[in-house]
Amino acid sequence: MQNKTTPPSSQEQLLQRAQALAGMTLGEIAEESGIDIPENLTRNKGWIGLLLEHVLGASAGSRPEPDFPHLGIELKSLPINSLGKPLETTFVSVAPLTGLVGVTWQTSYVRKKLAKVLWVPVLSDKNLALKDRQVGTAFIWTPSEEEDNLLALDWQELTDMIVLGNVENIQGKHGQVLQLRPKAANSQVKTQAFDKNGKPFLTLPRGFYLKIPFTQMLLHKHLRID
DNA sequence: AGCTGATCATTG
DNA sequence: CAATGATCAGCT
Repeated sequence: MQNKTTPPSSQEQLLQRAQALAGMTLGEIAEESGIDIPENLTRNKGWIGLLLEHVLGASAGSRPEPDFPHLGIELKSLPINSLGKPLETTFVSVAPLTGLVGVTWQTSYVRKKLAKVLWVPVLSDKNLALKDRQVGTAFIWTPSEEEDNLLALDWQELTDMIVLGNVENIQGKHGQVLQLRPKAANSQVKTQAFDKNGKPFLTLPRGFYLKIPFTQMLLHKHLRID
């Protein structure tokens, strides 16, 4: 009842494994893996991601490194509706609010995270029971020059605001493809940042998220969904 | 406290 | 009905 998959030895093998899941329901996948499936995601928001990590042989744990370190590939599940539209923004990484001197887009954590991603779409219409949700066709993505430029632009804008002490003025609307939003256990959690005068203060931790139109574009490009 | 995995749920 | 602020679970 615990057949943790061995790590994939190559990108090709990983992609094959992921694409072999296409058409399967989460119930079927969980059953084959001997994993209990929750009624819903309300108290298990990351469950689908963890299930996919398990069956694809990702290294477990919450270490700050790619899911497949030897391949340099990050795994992201992507909830979509029946029209192929993402239902949620995609969390990328926690946003550093301090220690940003000298950090550039080229060396940023966001860029590193998104350098190579295995996207696994999951048909997740709200009226579909969790066990009946169906995995779509996975694909591996590396940002094109154009996509990299879009991300760089937003990252720079948001990072500039953080550096200038304007983190609390950042809205979700900032950025075309990337946004900064709270990322914490609850609204009481605080982390240190710097205000406009360079004085430290405590604020809600933030994370970078990919906006829906961006991930939707990726789906269309790679799967030719319409 | 801060990272991993994200979606929930209320608001505009 | 999309946007965005709030939240849940597990591990280090």
